[in-house]
Amino acid sequence: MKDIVRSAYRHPLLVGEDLERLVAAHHRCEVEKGKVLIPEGQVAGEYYILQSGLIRAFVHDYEGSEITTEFFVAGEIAIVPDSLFQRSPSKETLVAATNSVLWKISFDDFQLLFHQVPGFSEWGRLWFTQQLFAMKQRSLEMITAKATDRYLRLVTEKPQIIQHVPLKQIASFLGITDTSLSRIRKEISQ
Amino acid sequence: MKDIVRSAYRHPLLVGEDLERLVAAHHRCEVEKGKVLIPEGQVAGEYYILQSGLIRAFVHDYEGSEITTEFFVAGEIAIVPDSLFQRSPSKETLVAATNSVLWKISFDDFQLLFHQVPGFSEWGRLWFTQQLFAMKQRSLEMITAKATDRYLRLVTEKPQIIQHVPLKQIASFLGITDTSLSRIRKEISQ
DNA sequence: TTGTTTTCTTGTCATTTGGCAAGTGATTCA
DNA sequence: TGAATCACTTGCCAAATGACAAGAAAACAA
Repeated sequence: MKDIVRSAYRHPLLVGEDLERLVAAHHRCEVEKGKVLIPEGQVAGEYYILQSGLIRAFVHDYEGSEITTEFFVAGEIAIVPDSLFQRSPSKETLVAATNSVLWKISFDDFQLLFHQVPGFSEWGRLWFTQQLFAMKQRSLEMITAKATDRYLRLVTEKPQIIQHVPLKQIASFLGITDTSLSRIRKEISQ
Repeated sequence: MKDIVRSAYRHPLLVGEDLERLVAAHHRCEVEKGKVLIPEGQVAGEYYILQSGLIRAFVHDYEGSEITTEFFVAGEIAIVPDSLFQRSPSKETLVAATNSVLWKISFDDFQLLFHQVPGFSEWGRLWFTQQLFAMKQRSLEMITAKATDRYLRLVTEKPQIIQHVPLKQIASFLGITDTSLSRIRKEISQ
């Protein structure tokens, strides 16, 4: 039943007893579409492993309009790392884009386990490595790829998004206007 | 003398004996402009703390042309995290953009200390957090800011770069052509 | 169901940036 | 020193995208 949690912590050095201690620290919660998990300006006190549904992160630009910074899908960890680990007010808002089922762990529990469970810090290092790599790829793609290609890649990698999220939010994630995205879609469908 | 190394590991949980063990694992090396520290396709076996000079990271796009992905300046850690920590061939090349003085630590030494030195994993988590945040900022900037503003921010944050690096390399880092950057510079100077 | 709001599409025109090519200096190196 | 290469600038035109506005379609609420 907590398999989704277990598989989120998959790592060679993290097995048996140790892994189960981690898993046990997570608590199930269901949220409805629109529910704000972590609001802007607040210090994040937990992170979430997403079992089902879709979580969106966004910031506000200098004009006050929303820019989507991330979409979290099932199996991923919905988190605001800099707020959580630097204990600083979050610049991002985490909100449920659809009804979702999550497994929550508090920062305090995490912190305890990070020091006590062998292999956990190793797992964390790998998780960060992968996140950093993914984010570098994203920066690179914004530079090298056309908007059309960025959209197509999103569609193939996270098709769930297209079904459930308004075009405007997808567009801001891709770095274009909703008008442009609408035209791109038209172009593609021909 | 190794102050630059010490200050790179500044963290509340990393002091005294423990810190000195880390510092002792670093070895000084001098490199000339053009020296490749980590070539594409090879598994990174170390990382570097930069005392003076300038290190550039780049990848090749689908057409084979260089895209600068990062500039490392004095005090920063020149590293290819995914190659180092996943033991995978590097997609990036690390090259000295000017003559530089570095403090090198091997992956094996790092790995040993990561497990033995209390507080080191905590430091690492914070370092990753900051890196990830910076990279998110960069993605966001590529979306929201005009090329002119991206250039101006680079100039104020890392002015060393402009003096020492050819325009083409700066342009690819900013996601524009050298032609455009040349025009932007002209525009600014008026 | 009706009315209201949100979402999406489309048209027109402006702005940003790219592609290509020519030309000028500067640097390198044999 | 001369020839080659590299770095930068500039002009011209094309392509991609944005801004604004109107209207159609869909979702939502009373």
